[in-house]
Amino acid sequence: MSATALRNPDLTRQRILDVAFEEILLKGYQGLRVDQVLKMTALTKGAFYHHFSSKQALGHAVIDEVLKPWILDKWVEPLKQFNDPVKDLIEMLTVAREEINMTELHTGCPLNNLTQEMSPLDESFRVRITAIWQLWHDALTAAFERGQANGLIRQDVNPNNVARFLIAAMEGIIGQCKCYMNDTAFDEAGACLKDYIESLSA
Amino acid sequence: MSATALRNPDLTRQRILDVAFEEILLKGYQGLRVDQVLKMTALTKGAFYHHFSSKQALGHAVIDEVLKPWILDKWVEPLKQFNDPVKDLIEMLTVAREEINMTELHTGCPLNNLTQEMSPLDESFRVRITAIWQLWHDALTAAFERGQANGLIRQDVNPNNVARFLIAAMEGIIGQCKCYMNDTAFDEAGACLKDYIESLSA
DNA sequence: TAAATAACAAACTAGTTGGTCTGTCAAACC
DNA sequence: GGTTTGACAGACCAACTAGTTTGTTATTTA
Repeated sequence: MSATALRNPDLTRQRILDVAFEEILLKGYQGLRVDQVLKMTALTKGAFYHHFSSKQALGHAVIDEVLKPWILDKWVEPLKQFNDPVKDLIEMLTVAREEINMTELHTGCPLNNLTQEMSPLDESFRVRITAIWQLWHDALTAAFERGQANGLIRQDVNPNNVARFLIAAMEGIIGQCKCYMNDTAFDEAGACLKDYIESLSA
Repeated sequence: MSATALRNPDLTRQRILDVAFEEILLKGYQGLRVDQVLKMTALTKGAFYHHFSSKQALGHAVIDEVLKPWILDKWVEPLKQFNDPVKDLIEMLTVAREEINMTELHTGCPLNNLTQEMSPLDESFRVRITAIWQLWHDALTAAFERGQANGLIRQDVNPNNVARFLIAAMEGIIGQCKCYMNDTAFDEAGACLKDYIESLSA
């Protein structure tokens, strides 16, 4: 089975997932239209409902197979290599800030977008989303615990609380930038975030 | 014209606005259904389109006449009385935390909800929303400037940056709580927020 | 008090939306 | 090489949705 075969079900499914992810990122799950996905993939209803039983099933698959791996790969797994949380975290945020462009700033964080929209509306979405946040939180908590063990982080800080606060603050900053169409808000708040992180050093 | 008159156009309009605000808070603007508003107000299409030219016009009116006054009254105006930003801010957050219940924690901040959903989708929404954030930001900045003037706030802090960071952090914390269905996340992150605010004291 | 107008009621419409159904063709299987 | 099955194509449908239109009644105004 070559990649150029007339029929490549795995690729077809992935194309639907990728387009749906982009559409959800921009318009939200409620704003996502099955017809629009078909238009953008040049597929038909037959193809779509062969791969997904419903729009909700597509939403679940986007979370499990696109959003979750993206968050884990970009934000969670790197934390597990952290030994100097303050230095490594600031480095991580610096790199992320350089990579970010205006479009991404305007669309926001896909995980947070979906959280704000769907948590109160659909329990099946909420549980999937919460599990991702928890993985992120646990990895960040562990990083600070290692930092305390090796004496680089103040002993009086609570790793669990700090992890909650930092994730909330980062998402809050990104969220604010969605309406301010320039990135000054990002850098202004970012400067304080950096100060706070540095204040955690032993 | 008594309040019990058969026809009270001002009250009718306000009832539509209030119900629409609650619906948007729960389901978002895209999830808001005109028919649902009519059902909840026991009104008809004729009444609705007499008072509002479109669903979008309703959205604008909800922002201008319900959301904006609510934010200004509860979060912006009080800042103008602040003389000791650290003490007053912590007091303000303590009161807000006591007033908040599980339902509000689950629905999140109406201003932030609308920001995340509508900023990338409708410029007419974005400009209205951004203006509200800016009023909040300006009032908080001014409070810290007064704090520096009277010597209660460290001279090396940037009031503008701190205001951006604090609003982002507060909204981020509330946003996180939307998927975690308990309020421990709120208190855990809140403890760090309190520490940060106190670190601004001269 | 009569005319004008504001404040509705309610049936109707046109376009949209998620989902179904039947059929077709390619690819794996025996 | 014929058969089965998976991977689609595309017409169709019922429910929904914002918005329109026409009519009616209460309220204001001349």
